[in-house]
Amino acid sequence: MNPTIKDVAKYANVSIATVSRIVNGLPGYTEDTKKKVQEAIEALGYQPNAIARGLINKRTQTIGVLFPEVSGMLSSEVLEGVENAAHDGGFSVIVCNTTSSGKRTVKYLRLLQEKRVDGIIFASENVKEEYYKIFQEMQVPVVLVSTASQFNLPFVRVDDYEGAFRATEYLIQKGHKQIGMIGGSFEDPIAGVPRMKGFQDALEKHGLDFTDQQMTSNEGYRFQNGKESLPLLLDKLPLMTAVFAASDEMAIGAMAAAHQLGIRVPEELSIIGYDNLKIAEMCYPALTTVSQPLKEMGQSAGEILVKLIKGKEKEAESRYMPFTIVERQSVRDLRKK
Amino acid sequence: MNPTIKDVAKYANVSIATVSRIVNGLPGYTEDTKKKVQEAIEALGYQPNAIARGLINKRTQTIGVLFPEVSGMLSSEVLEGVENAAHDGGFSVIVCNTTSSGKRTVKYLRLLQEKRVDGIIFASENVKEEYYKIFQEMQVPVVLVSTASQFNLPFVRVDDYEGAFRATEYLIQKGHKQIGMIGGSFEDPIAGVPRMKGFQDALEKHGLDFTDQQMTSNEGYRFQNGKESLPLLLDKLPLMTAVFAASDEMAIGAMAAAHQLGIRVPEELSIIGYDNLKIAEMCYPALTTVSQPLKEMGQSAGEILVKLIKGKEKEAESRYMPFTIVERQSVRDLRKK
DNA sequence: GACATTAACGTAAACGTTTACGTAAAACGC
DNA sequence: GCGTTTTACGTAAACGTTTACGTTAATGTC
Repeated sequence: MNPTIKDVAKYANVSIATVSRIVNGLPGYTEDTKKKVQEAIEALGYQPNAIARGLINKRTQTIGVLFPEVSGMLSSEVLEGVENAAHDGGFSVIVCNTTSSGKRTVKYLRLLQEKRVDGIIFASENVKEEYYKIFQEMQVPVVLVSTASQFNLPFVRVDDYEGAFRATEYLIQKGHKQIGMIGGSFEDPIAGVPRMKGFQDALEKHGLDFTDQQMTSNEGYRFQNGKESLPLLLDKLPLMTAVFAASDEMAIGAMAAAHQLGIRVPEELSIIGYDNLKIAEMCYPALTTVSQPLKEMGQSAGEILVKLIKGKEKEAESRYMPFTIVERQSVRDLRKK
Repeated sequence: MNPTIKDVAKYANVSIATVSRIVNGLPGYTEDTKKKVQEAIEALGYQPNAIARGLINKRTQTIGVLFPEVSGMLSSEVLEGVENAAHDGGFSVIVCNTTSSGKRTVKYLRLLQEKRVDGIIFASENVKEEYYKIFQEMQVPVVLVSTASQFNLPFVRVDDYEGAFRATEYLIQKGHKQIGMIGGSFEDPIAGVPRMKGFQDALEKHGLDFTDQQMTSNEGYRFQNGKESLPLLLDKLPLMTAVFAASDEMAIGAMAAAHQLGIRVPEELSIIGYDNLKIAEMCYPALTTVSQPLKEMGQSAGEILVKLIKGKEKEAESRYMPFTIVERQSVRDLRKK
């Protein structure tokens, strides 16, 4: 069995209180006894038991992270950032894969409650009232990433409306007039509606009229969605020269569809994506896209959470992260000939 | 504060022992008292404290997973499988990003030891003697995934030698005779050496001679490594018609380089990868590759670990997972004209 | 009806820490 | 040298559970 503080105390001929003080760097002992105790710790290979500590301190030094899918390339980059920040702040992270099903989310939240995590990072999924109630019960800080909510919870995200607006403007500036969009879901208040609205508004601002003929909406944001959407869009908008996809995966799906149809990218069709996943620079032609700093977002969220847990900040500090448009090879400049 | 078992006991006019028995489904109470207690639990919103439970049971229902990088597409798929299996077995998972630096690995192992995790999944990285010593100290089961080791630890992996051998044979069967390889590191006993050896042996078995001119070795397995390797390989082997890359990322990097050089894939150059990441089907042309069932591997590793923890199996059961060659569009059949 | 057995609880110790409080000795002030 | 303060500890309670053991009452046996 692992040695306990009691074993160390006995070995060093002191009380457990003294050992505890030394381990925790509190005052109240001579240099001599400190050395004695440290030798005992060394000799026995003593490791404090974080469980016992957690019980009395009511701090587990652990946070929970909820993702709708762990292996999504988006989630995994955010996760890396979170883990990084958490580790720097002295916390471990428990990952929970909610698989975008509400039932499992609640189950996980209950689990995290039983495990007495010190804080929660909630990603991508919409915050239902049911979840919010549990947050309140739990009495621990929560930080949202890539999500906002009707509730007053701190979040870290980029401005999706603005990102979509700028992406669309970018295409317009390159001389495109017939632009289509492969959009997300109208039920999705994060990656869905704002990006579609941004697209529409940008068109209208620049005097191009918008009809719902030039947009498809999709349940998901996956490769397949994009691949299936492009032909539909081409039907409705045969003269289309450029398309804005609400995610990189969809953009790349659209590119695949274009290849199949014998449409050359970017010569005949320009494509711009959204996210800047690692695949964006790997595909051919390399994808021009709106870059979300995913890892940094995770990092930021982690840092904010740690601060809230340590009680340094009372009030929830939210952050909009800057997006940028990363120019690669999938968009053609129509003004040059 | 969260209500404790004591609050429930008081509310229901019973002892804490009775509450504990009911919560844990042990016998020793009437239906009446059970109902009373359950009402009390409901009324107070009682959740058992997993920390206190862990202290007395010496079981935290938590496992640790160590990855060299969380956001790698490879790791994240494995992670999803692990998380799945763990959750099904009633365990939570703590992720640790070791960033392929030994120093951090040890630190993380110590942390997991303090947190008293019930088991460990160790991925991708080589098991140094130092790590193994800690494993032994910790007295918890360990399962390796995508790694073997000199120590007697159960593992889940595919046979890399065999996979590379078959990939090479596949190219040969398609009529290729001038085949190059973009390899990994000679220091890497998992993804490096066996895949290169498999390549070489397959060539020799089929009467094609092998010189080290037809292989590059790389530190990493990334897009850039592949992109930089292809021109080198073409220098050494100008008549090359096919190339085997030791990872999908490298294969896709090679594809990007080919595009840049104006070499058409697969018409002029065939490429086969290794891993079957999600990007493999997203790139253009879609990548033919050796498929490792990453998610299933994670799942398997998780299941084995859970079994070991629950003590159902005494002995370490290792598993070789089946690989398959997924045919897509990046390899040309030279025998047809 | 006397006795043994079983069921339904309650009491208290234990898990490994932290920490408030007590105490004895040392250090200090004069 | 005496009272006071400080220092260096030790003692024991507390954190929220589980569980061995004890107790009482109900049930069963003849």
